[in-house]
Amino acid sequence: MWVASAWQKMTDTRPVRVRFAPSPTGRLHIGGARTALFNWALARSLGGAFILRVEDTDTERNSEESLHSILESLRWLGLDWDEGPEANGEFGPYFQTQRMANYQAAIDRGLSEGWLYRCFASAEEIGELVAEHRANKRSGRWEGPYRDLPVAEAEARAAAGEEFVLRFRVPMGQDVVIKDHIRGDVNFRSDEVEDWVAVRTGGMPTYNFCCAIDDADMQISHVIRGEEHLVNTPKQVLLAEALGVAVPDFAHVPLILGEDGKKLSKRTGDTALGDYIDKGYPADALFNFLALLGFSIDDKTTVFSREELVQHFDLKRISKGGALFDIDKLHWICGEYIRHMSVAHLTDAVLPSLRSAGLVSEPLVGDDSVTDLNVIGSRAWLERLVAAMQERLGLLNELPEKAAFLFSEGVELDKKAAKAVANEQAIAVLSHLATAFESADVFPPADWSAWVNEQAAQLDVGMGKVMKPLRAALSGTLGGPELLDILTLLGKQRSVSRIRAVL
RNA sequence: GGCCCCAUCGUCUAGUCAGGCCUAGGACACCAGGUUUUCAUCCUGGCAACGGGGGUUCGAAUCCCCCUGGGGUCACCA
Repeated sequence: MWVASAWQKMTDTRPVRVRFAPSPTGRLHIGGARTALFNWALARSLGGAFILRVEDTDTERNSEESLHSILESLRWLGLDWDEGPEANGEFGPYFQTQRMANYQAAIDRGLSEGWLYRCFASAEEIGELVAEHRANKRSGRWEGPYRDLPVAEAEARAAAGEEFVLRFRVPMGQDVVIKDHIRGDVNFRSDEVEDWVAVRTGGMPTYNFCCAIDDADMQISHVIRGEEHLVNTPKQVLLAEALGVAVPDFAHVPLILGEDGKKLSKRTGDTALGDYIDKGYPADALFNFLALLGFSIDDKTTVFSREELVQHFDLKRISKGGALFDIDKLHWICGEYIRHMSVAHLTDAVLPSLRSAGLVSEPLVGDDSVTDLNVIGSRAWLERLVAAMQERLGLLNELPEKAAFLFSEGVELDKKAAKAVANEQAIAVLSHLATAFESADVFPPADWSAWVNEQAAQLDVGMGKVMKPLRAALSGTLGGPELLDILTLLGKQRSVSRIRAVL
């Protein structure tokens, strides 16, 4: 039986070659990104090849722009491919529309061997057939009207110019067993598989047709893809069998679910990787999070690098059930990464958002030799700011909003801050501080905490009575970075003038 | 509805293949304390799960069956 031989082919020691096969009809979906990630991880962990193949047989919806953005997204995630667009490879071309010669050879063979036949039914006719079949609630497949049309007659009608598609003649009474690394054996009966369209009207082959042929031609060893493809697999396996080519190993990964528990879709939030790039999630963090969705290294490791994933990756550790996209956890992971980045690295990461918010210039003020923290917008000043804000950041893009008050000349007080400075005691404290700051030799005063303590003692008030109004006047709000950081970043002139502004 | 997949805390999961080490571990979220004279971070503690029913077994989260529940798919899209 073909099944046994197919499994033997799967378990031999051929080189590991996996592929991610997006169709360039939109941006890279979160689920696709994770599928790509798993493919990449398997290739890297086993020393195999990661191949990118563009499934562009839907010429109606393809776009150059989509392709470009998909490639960019993959690169951003750090998933480098060994063969594919913009890379070399001995199994190219890597665009299906450029592989027509291969498909044509298979088509010719299928027609002459009889496992492909011409079907003259319109899409509407077939639609009615399917609807009726489904309404009858019976099991088994629907039968098309042209399956048994004599070849001579079919050829004559085709020659007369009648339009047709090519359907795959699915054999009856056969068991199709799919060997899946995640699910074990999955059984289908060929009687349940309809005679699917292999070649469209006009001659363009379909996904199922190209996919199986390419996987064989490119010597793909493992097909790792989303679970929604599981029911397509018997079609592809049956085709490979008709062609007499090797059937790859399969691994159907569980779906990523939206908050409604259904396949993640635009309904339930952002579904494109690009959305998360734009929002300021660090690439390493998103990579980590995606890997965690349906995969685990062990019982307690949650934060890990690409290298660690590669080191521990194993298809057997991919879970079977769908996973809800947990935005809270993503957020937390991002915070983890941001907090653990070096200040220099984080500064680089945050620069684009500061630029687009118009807070820093391009190039930066001064050059790298500027170490004077009074030079606002310099690299040194920015790094100081980033260090002060680091543990308060959830996303890269939050910085402009949270740190805007450090860039401006003055500041507007929010409600609570306004209240904190609007009493006699606060006014007295602040005017004392303004004077003290002005006469200080160094700014901020050396040994800051001792200095503040002394001021509080002189004023005969508690520390809270000093810190709170000062913070309010300086930052316009009651939260935020440490006062010493604010003073440092603001500098003497701005600090004093902000205090004077509320007196 | 047919076919296929799945089923451990609210969420992501470990444990299931080789049944006892599981009075089920970790993480997120949440709650309560503590550190930080703000916020955030950090630390400590707490809450919280094997969907149900039958088997098999000395013993089942782990094996088998049924039920229930959820999901996927049923295009000349991929």
